[in-house]
Amino acid sequence: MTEAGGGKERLLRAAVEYVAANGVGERSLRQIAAALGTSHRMLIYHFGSKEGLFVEVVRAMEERQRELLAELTAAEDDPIDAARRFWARLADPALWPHERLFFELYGRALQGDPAALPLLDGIVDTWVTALVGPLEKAGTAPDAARAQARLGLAVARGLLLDLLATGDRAGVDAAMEEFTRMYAATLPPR
Amino acid sequence: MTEAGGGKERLLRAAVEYVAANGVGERSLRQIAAALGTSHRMLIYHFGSKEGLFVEVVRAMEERQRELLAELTAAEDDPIDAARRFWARLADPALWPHERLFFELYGRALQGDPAALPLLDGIVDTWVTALVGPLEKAGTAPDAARAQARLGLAVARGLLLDLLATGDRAGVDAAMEEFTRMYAATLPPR
DNA sequence: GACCTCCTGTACCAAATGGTACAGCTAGGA
DNA sequence: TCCTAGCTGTACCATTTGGTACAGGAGGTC
Repeated sequence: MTEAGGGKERLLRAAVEYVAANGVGERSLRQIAAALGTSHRMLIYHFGSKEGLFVEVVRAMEERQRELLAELTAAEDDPIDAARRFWARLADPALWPHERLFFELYGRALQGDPAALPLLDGIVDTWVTALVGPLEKAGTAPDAARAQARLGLAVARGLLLDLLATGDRAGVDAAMEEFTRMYAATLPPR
Repeated sequence: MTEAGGGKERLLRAAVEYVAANGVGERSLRQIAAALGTSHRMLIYHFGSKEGLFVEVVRAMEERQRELLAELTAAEDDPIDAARRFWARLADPALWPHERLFFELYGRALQGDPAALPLLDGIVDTWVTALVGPLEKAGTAPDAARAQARLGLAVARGLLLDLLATGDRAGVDAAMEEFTRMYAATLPPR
């Protein structure tokens, strides 16, 4: 679990992993360092300060978000199929630790934590912009597409919050199914 | 802003207010006490420990949630009107500080913070149960009603996350409008 | 007055924190 | 071989942390 120190990049990746699994809440530099098989001295050396490390963790989280977005919007065909695959990927338990970290950092950022704040940048708009494309291609008017994209993002995040708290995959899946059903019903018949 | 010490209840209320405004993140007992016009000695006296204070803050937050729920489900008639009023109340900027606190605590609880953990208890189910009633009364089948209630809750929380991050009231309102529109379209014509 | 309970200020503590100073290591280029 | 650059361990620092000991004070009851 430690996999020893060396290399800022490796250290950062390990730090993100640790923090995703244990929370960023009360952990001290020393605790994190110990879990990573290093000394807190090394973290200071590489990241300058605790805040510095935290900032990089947030940056890594942003990057993860971008990668996830890219992955999810790769194949853009029928919006409903896309939404289903989208959700299936998001709800994968393998992603839970990072999603928990995402929401923890989101919460801190909302409270103005300067290190977490950058995470909020484009946290909605980036996704909405990416989602609008397929919707418009399916024949939705631009302004309606924006509203629907925003709604879809909210549904995904809201149901993710639900899932992470309850673990009730079936219940959450049913709710998502209800959403796609509702959405399909409002489309003009093909 | 201080309004002086005295009375556990008053202290707790003030603590919640302070923590809603400043985040629970890195605040020490001494900082909180100073902002409340007391000494950290008093907080220890009344709440036993920092953890104890934190637990009570979370409890107060739960209570706030229940009150809000009761307030919102008081008049249960047409689900769509209810949803609209529901949302108008939730999106009120006056509630933002407490909602930010809610999401910060939610995030901490997801990461296993023992003091915040109780918040997760019934954090979905309580609301779903309350929302199912009006839906069934409007003629929705029980299992569909549960899924729709869960979906509605997710939409509310997801859009709230959006609103708190972006502040874009109009955009978020449009998304909510889209949701009610979609929902209305799936209802059998009356 | 004596007593009791609830509250509050002062002073203090050991422990842990983030951060620094400094010396030494290894590797590679000249 | 010498030198430089990047890395790492040891030891240390001042400060802050949560928590405690203790000595009162205010107010009521007998």
